[in-house]
Amino acid sequence: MAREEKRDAILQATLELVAEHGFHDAPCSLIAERAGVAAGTIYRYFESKDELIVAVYRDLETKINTTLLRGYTLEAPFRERFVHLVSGLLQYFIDSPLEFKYIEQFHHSPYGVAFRRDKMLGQDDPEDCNIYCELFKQGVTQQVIKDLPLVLLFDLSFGPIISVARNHILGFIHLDAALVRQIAEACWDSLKR
Amino acid sequence: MAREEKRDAILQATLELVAEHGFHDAPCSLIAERAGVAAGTIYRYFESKDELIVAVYRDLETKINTTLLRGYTLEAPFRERFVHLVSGLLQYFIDSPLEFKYIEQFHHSPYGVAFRRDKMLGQDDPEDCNIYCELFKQGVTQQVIKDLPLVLLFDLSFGPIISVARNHILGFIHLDAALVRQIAEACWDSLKR
DNA sequence: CCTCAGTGAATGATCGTTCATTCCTGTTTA
DNA sequence: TAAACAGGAATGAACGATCATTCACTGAGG
Repeated sequence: MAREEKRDAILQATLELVAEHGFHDAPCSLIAERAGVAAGTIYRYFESKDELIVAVYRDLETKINTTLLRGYTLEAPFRERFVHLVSGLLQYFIDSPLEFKYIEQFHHSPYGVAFRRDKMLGQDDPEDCNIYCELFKQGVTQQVIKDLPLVLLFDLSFGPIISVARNHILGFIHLDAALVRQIAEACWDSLKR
Repeated sequence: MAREEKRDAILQATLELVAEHGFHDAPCSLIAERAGVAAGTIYRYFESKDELIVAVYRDLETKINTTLLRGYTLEAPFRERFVHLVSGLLQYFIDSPLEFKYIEQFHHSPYGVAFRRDKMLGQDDPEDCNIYCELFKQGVTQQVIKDLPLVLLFDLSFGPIISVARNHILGFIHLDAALVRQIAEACWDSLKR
């Protein structure tokens, strides 16, 4: 197994175990076993378990961003662009339940809070505040969507998506493509003027 | 200290420590210390740490329900009733950040998932599916709100609220009464026909 | 023969839980 | 009235389990 493969195997094993059992019941011993390496090997690739956990999250974030940008055109009207992004995200979660579970675990742990705080502080970076920011800011100045703080626009858009995705993945409801679109449109209704 | 007082002290200490540090960094030894009792005493009131954690959640749930029912009249129009409930919940979270943090931790842990699944299965109980259910069902049949599965209506209503509350409590935004109302109304917009 | 990635048993810390003991309070006995 | 007693509540040291992490060792490749 090549070096990069081994690293990926550890990342994947961490993703799976944390998603299935939570952070506390994903001991390094199990991660190593599932990755097909020895426990000590993890520490040749990552300084600590904490660093490993953050690395998994970073990977997921970039993976999602590139997925969402497929088929996204700046020329389309607001509503269409919004529905594209939001329903795209929901569909991604539906297709990748393990990744969704991991992200949720991460967000609601000390890791995630610290990570988020860091990101908020370094918010000058225009590369970071990406497509969503741009879309919302434009929408506000052009008076297409409600004049609310950016953070709240995010909450109104993605709060329901997260909640819906969780209920789908836990099996409390089954979402098809039509429902996904309906939900994205309902989110739009909460934003539009 | 009377018996009931001691039980309450343990519940309160658990609430605080879990909210501040998470489930894994709230060991029984610390809970006992903050409650002013010995570690072993916890097991005179609760069978296990798991049971203690669920007991705290149960308490919070009933406390919130009674709070929300204050000033709630079945005669008011749909939109008004909805805004009352939703903005009431958000205001409750703003006023009780520790309780909010605890509830979030609980929901995103194996405890919460199991708890929720149990509740879903025993859903015949009409007492359980309370004011919200009633409101949504009425709204759907009277064609005031969108014809979506009940679960999704919950997600659209409370998903943003949870998300907004978290950002307020983490200090990423400051909410005043006016904003709370605006948010509740935006949620209504996503539900209404 | 040298190098270094890989190994996994060992380590020390910490966890939830237990249980022999002590403490406290109300009742009985002298 | 005081002393002796009884029994449940409270205690906290101790236990076994489990965790993240380490490091002396191994062996394959150059």
